[in-house]
Amino acid sequence: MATIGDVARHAGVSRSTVSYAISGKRAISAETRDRIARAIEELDFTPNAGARALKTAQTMVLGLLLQFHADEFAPAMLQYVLPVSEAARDQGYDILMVTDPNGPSAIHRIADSDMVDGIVLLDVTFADPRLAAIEEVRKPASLIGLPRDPVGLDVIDLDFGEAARMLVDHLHERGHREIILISPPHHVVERGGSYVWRFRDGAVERAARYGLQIHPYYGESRQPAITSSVNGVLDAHPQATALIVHNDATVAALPAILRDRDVRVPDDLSVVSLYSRDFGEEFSLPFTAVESAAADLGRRAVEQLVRRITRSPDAGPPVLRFVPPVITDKGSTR
Amino acid sequence: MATIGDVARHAGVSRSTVSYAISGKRAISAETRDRIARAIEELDFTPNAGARALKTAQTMVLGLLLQFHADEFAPAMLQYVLPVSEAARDQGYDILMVTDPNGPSAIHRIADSDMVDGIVLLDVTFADPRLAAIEEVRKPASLIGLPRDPVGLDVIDLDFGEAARMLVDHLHERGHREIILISPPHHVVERGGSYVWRFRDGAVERAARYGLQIHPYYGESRQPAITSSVNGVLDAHPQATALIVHNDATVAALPAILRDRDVRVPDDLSVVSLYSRDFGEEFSLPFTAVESAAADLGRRAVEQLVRRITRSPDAGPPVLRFVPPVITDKGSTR
DNA sequence: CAGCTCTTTCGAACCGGTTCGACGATGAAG
DNA sequence: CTTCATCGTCGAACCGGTTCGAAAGAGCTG
Repeated sequence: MATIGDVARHAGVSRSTVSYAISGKRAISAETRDRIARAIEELDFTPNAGARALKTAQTMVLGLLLQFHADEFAPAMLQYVLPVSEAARDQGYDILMVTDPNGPSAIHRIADSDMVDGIVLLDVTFADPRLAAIEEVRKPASLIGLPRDPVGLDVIDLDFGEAARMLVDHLHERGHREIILISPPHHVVERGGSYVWRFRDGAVERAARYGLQIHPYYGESRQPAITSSVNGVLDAHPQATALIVHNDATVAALPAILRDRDVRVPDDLSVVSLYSRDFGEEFSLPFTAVESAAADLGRRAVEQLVRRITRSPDAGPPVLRFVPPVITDKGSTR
Repeated sequence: MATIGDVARHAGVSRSTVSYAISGKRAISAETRDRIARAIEELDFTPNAGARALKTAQTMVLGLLLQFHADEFAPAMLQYVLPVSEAARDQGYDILMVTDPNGPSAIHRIADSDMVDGIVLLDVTFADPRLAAIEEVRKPASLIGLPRDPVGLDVIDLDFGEAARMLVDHLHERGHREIILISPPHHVVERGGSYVWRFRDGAVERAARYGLQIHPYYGESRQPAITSSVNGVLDAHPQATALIVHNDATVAALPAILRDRDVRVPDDLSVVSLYSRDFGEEFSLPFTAVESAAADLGRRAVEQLVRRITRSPDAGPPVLRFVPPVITDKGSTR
């Protein structure tokens, strides 16, 4: 690979002149600029990232931390990966993706060695051990998911409580008096996924306000447990006229389950749900739902992170941004 | 962040001594080694990755190139991401994940600037434009997916032709005489996904050898097109007694479709398939299948790549490795 | 005790960029 | 015709590691 010195020699100027010609930080005569441009072209020169990072203390790389949970319905977390990566590229950054199950040590590894300028934390839990590590390494970070204490970091998440309230409202307006709620599997709560109870509490509280009966359950993540659990729940509440599903695996399996029971939607049962837009499209889900947009969250997280890194004045104080839910009516209620 | 100079001063030695103490490339007395270790501990020193890369010409980072196709059933490619990342970590490497739709330019960007030591190319097509770029940048690379001309690179892929032959054998042994084959959507062929016709040709050729009738079709990737297309195909061949499905989206939707038609498996129809193990588990697919293991492919690709990078003697000449298919009998045939 | 080897450590150079201060040439102002 | 900016360029220092050659000191040999 050609170095900046090769270019300089080839163009008959000094290394600093080449550097300035590239960065434009000082005026260079049009003539030499052309000569340098030609030399760069001919030698196929690309600046060495390590050397540049060394001097400028900027790597133009963002860390993306994700953790996998074996028991999980897979597409969930990966939906953020692509949008985050694309948003980063738009801002001139690359993505160092880390899946190390030991999050805190991974954070130290990539941050202490200055491999990244900032970090995106995916699927942040209520008491996430990674937050302490983020504080220690003193790097800008953006969190997707709500922790108990954001320790002064930027957080973005869907407003799950509001989403639940909107869905209950939707059912209440249509006169439903008894509702079943299926949440994510219980182990997600144990892991600290606050969205489970944020949604659940929102729904229960709003139902109580209207005097609606609501039966909250934790769902399953794999077949055939899903089918038997849904069947069990429906059998237990024959009077219920509506179902709220906050569980990707269950909602994907639901059309088949209901067909087998000969339950028509919305005639026999109204169904509303919460899932991400991509997910709904992939499975062509026919349910009225709050469609969260992973792409939107991911992009915003990256943009805010870059503002922090560049100390942009419009970064403002640490933001806790709840994305307002949007309900899409697909006619699965009445 | 503390530098190696800080550590040296703190321990009362020179920078080079600290470096040797860390790398172990020269003997250092036990006493000073301890002193240095303590200084490192106290100052919380981690070597700067950029500086190290600059001198050693090694970044300990692998590039992972993937491209997304909007029309795709999402989980497919992402299944490789986690295994690749974990295998890399096991070998001491991190992953720079690039989703740039312009693959060749992305390759130049990360390779020419020496951000990575090697590159894993995912979902390589028959005439993949990224291969030319890989050749130009002269970096070790591992391909997952079979190109027409591997230009001397290491390739790993499932042996799709053999998989098809095994499945046809399986049906032939059980006396089936008329078979339907559903391949991936046709646009995958147009994109150059060689596995489509490698599988298809394998199946057709083997069926011909036995004198079986086989009806090959291209499937769909999204509902409701999947359902109507499968129904159409089944209607068109009422005599067919077996179905081979090489299409994730279709196989996921198949249980519901068959139930609606009141077709029992295997009594009325035998079904065999090809999908990845994780995928099958996620959807609890009840079909006898060749289960490909994305985790296995990803890991092997990384290991071979690292052997290339380190010029390990057991890297050998460029390998074209076809992973032999394994059939898992789930009783969906008779 | 001179001469040699071995061990341990140091200083300097280097990797490939960026950036600061200075310097010569040019043109405008006084 | 000085004087003084301004412009364009250069040389040197620096970022934070690694590595080579050499030096200092200890121990051994003859």
